[in-house]
Amino acid sequence: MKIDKTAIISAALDLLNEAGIDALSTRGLAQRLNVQQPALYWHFKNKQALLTAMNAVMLRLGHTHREPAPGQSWQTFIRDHATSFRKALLSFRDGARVHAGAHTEHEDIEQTDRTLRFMIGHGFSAADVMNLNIAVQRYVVGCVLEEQAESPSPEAAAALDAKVRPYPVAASALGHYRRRSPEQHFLDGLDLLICGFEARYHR
Amino acid sequence: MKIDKTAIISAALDLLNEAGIDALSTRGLAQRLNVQQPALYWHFKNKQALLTAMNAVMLRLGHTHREPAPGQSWQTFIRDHATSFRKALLSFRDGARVHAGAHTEHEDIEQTDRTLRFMIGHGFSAADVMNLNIAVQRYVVGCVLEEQAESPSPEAAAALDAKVRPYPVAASALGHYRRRSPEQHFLDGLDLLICGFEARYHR
DNA sequence: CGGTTAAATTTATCAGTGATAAGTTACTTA
DNA sequence: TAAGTAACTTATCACTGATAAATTTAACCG
Repeated sequence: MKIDKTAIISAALDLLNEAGIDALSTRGLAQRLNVQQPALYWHFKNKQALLTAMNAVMLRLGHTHREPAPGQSWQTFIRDHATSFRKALLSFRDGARVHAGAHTEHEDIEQTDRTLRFMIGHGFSAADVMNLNIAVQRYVVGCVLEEQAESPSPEAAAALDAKVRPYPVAASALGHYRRRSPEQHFLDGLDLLICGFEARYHR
Repeated sequence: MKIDKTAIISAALDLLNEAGIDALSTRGLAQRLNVQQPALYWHFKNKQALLTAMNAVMLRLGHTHREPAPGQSWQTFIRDHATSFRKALLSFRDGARVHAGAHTEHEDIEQTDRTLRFMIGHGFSAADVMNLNIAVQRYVVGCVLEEQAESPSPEAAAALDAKVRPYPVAASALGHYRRRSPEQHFLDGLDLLICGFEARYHR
């Protein structure tokens, strides 16, 4: 059997989906590729390098909405961009942990430059847009990390319910939280960032 | 030697600071406590349970500003609260990874209820305040995770610089990013959330 | 004090991990 | 066809979290 980097990465992403990042071992991966485990080390210096490559492919596949569509408002662009990033992280099991554990490869600078100029065209400074981008990116990672974490056991949830019962305000807030989907929560918080950016920096 | 839960947690946090979470092994911890490794398993069901306990202590020690001071504006309270949470995660090496890997124990409900009522007193609904809290918490985790990740090598930074040179806008944004401290970036993004909350939900 | 019981810890071991060194096959190119 | 390098295998290392079973330690009670 002969393998190459892309085949390894693709198999690794499959295995990630089936087993999760904690069970993503070089041996399991090698077996799936019909190869002995040390063979992987010819293609990748270590597991971290593999993880970095997996992250890059994950983003390339899933994070598609990277530049503003014609006529799109800046608010919609930021929202779509963030939503696309989130979708990419969600598209693989433990995607956020893969991303957090990977070294960031240099993205497409040309594209970054274009979107910066797009935002500048709407009356913002490069520095302010940078602030927004950083904030949004960290917010997205925090959200998906939480969303992909194992949810509390039913008993734990019930225990929290019982604990909160004597406090009607907290109980109502908890109810609200439980009622809404992760995506709704994500979009709610994202809107705060966008709305705050508009209020603080526009013009 | 005899040990108890609190001694284990305290030693584990010391070891965490010295070695980082990747080198936080049950054997290293046992050695530090002058005990054999399986002894720990009498006190904690597994390593995850230990991590959860470490997270709880870390937050209890560092996350001190949990309720509004008298006369404090709601904006200042939210900012101080988030800053206190960030400080707690930063107070131990890899604190954000510990937090992300831990199961959340139920916080002090009474306190949560008080702060909810504080915000409601300023004209917000429980549901909206919950949205803000969730967004802020996830933002903070995302920020500290990034801040505690190993920074790129000087060569990688130089390579990025070279790549960005032909794009003056992107170069200026990158320069801005490099110039500011993690704390400044954190506060900038936090202000977006607060400002957005004010613009969207107040009254 | 002695004896019983439960708590706390040790010894021994397991199955699995990432990684490296050294040897071997397979493919390319001169 | 011979040389050389790319790709992989075998063998092994040091280490990980975890469990079972034997053993010590401490507490309690008559």
